[in-house]
Amino acid sequence: MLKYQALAEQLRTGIAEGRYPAGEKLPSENELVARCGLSRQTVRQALALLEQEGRIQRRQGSGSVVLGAAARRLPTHYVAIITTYIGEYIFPELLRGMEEVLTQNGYIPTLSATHNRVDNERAILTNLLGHPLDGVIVEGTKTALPNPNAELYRRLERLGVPIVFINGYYPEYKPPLYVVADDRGGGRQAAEYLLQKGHTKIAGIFKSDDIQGHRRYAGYLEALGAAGIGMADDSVLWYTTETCDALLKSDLDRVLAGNTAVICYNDEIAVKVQRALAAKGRLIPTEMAVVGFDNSTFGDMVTPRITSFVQDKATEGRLAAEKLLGLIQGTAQKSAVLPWQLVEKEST
Amino acid sequence: MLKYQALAEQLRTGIAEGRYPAGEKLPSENELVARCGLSRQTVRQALALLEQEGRIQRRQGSGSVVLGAAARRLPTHYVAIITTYIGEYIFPELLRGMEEVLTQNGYIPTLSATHNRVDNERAILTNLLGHPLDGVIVEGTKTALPNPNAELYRRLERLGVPIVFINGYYPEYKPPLYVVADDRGGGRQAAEYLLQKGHTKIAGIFKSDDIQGHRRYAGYLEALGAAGIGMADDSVLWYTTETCDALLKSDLDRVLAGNTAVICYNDEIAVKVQRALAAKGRLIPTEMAVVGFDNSTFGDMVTPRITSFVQDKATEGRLAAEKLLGLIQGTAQKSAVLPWQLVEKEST
DNA sequence: TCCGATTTGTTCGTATGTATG
DNA sequence: GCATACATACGAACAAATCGG
Repeated sequence: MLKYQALAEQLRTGIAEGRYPAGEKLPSENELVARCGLSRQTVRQALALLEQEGRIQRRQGSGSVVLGAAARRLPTHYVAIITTYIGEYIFPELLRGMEEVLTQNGYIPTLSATHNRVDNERAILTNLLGHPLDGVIVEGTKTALPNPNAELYRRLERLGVPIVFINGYYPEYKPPLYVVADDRGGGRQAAEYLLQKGHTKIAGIFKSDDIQGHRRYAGYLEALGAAGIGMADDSVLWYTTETCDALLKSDLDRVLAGNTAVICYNDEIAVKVQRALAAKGRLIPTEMAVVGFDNSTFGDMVTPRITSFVQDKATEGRLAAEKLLGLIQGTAQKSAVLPWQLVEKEST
Repeated sequence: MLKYQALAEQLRTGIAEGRYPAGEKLPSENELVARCGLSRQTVRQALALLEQEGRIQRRQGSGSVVLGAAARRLPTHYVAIITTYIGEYIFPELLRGMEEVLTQNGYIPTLSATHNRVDNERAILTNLLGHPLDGVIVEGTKTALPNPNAELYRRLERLGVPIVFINGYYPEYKPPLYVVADDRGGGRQAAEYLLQKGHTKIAGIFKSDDIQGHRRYAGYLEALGAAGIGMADDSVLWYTTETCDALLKSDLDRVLAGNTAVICYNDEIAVKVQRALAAKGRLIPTEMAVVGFDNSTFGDMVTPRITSFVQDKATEGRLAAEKLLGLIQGTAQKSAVLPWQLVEKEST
């Protein structure tokens, strides 16, 4: 630990524990120099850090005063939630669960959406860094790709802000805590289910920019391998947030050719696949079985309704919020990996 | 002008004029020391300032690179959205519409929920006042009651932040702009619809703390009066966010007694009324017709499904967002009052 | 793979300017 | 006016990361 960071930390805890009450002055720079045996530069660096964090206000000729919660714009506890979307698909459910727990505990969550774009994520994170908050729940953006915002997450952590990742997290970044789906297991379950139904030629459509897609693909491979069935690269379609519709139009036929079933990354994709098949007069499930994930309302609004794997997103949200509150209160927390449940419908 | 500020300014204009293009490295600290005749400490102070402003990125062992406009946070492209709820009922739809328009125009919305509590609203507004933003879309909290946060809204306006109210606004506060439902018309339509169905004894359940409730009640009175039917105070139940469930338990029977139809403030209430009636073995719609508002999924999940008045909430959200963007760009905007559409189902 | 030059990060010391009470 | 406090500025040294040879 660097000296100026050590001093800053010492002063932070002093403020937190009331040794330096809000409104009171901190010891003067020279006094800290004498007391801690540091140079004035180092002491000033620590104070500059605290000022940037909004914990103190330095005034020339007067001293450095400790700011209270009110002055720190923390009239109540603030928590930021960052997800890819807000009002669509499964996200309202997820948010409802988080909101429920947080508001019941006196916290006020603020939500932002990245639309799975790292530039949006960057803008949101820099905004968060501007004012102090108690915790962050974040769904990583493009978690399968190197993340240019890792440094911002680290800065948040250095500021002492606990972070809980949901759905996915960055492999290169050591996350403090995460609540994710058992995506590998889900991919395996989906493939095993279709194998057990007698299918041996199973295509897959996966998302390449999110780690969830990689994991579901890994599980799908695992199940095929365990059944002694090799996989053909031609039977897997990788798409990204941006290239989804174009790829489905151009490559779907090639990928499905020769297969009798397809595992789709989620219900949104499954619905698009089903519509494309219907447009060509292909029968579901007799000619092509379709499986999705999330068991969303999307999948119930088409006929036949789509067999899907489901998790209780509200519960997942509650769990993530509870873990964040635990971190804020300083109790150790363990990451969670949540299983999927099969909901069998008419598409298989 | 202080030396470090002068150097920072010199470098800023250098970046702006392209002498130090984005992506390129700035001269090293030692080179600036030699060139400007300053100490390294002073040079570092200037660079620290530029880094804090997001103009450069310093990297140990490498140098200081100039960040492009893409990497640099735009001055303020932030918009705050405040609603009562986020992940429930009709709100995901509403938020989806607003988000769609805002993100398409390069804005990043931040969402907060008040849960219809003025203390939460106060906390959120004071937080907003702390950091700059371009605009606010807000659903007022307890809009039928005197609002203790009116001063905060005025302060926001004095800061030049445009505000768009949705769903309801404070009568005592002159709102710059609002997008609301035609609640008076909706109440009248509901009563007229039931009158035309032959009902003459029509009860009403309204929300007393939101202005929407008052307006729907006014429309209901208007229709009864126009039909030459007086109203009985006993046939109207007023509830608040906090007292809803208790009042439905204690007073519902009294209010419905002698009536053959009931207009409910929204589908959420209508569902509760319907469940209470079913529990007593009362038949719907033969013994009691039920009408709600919002045409939410709630109302479709009970049998008989609830006849309801609907608006396209996503469109309402888009409209509010477009008006806010108009205000931000300085073009004059007019408030909007949106009509309701009847969706007839089996509860009438 | 290692080394060395370069560059920024950290820390010490010292002196002077300027605002506050 | 005076003591005290923070702000600015200079000089020096070593540490840590980066990059090219």
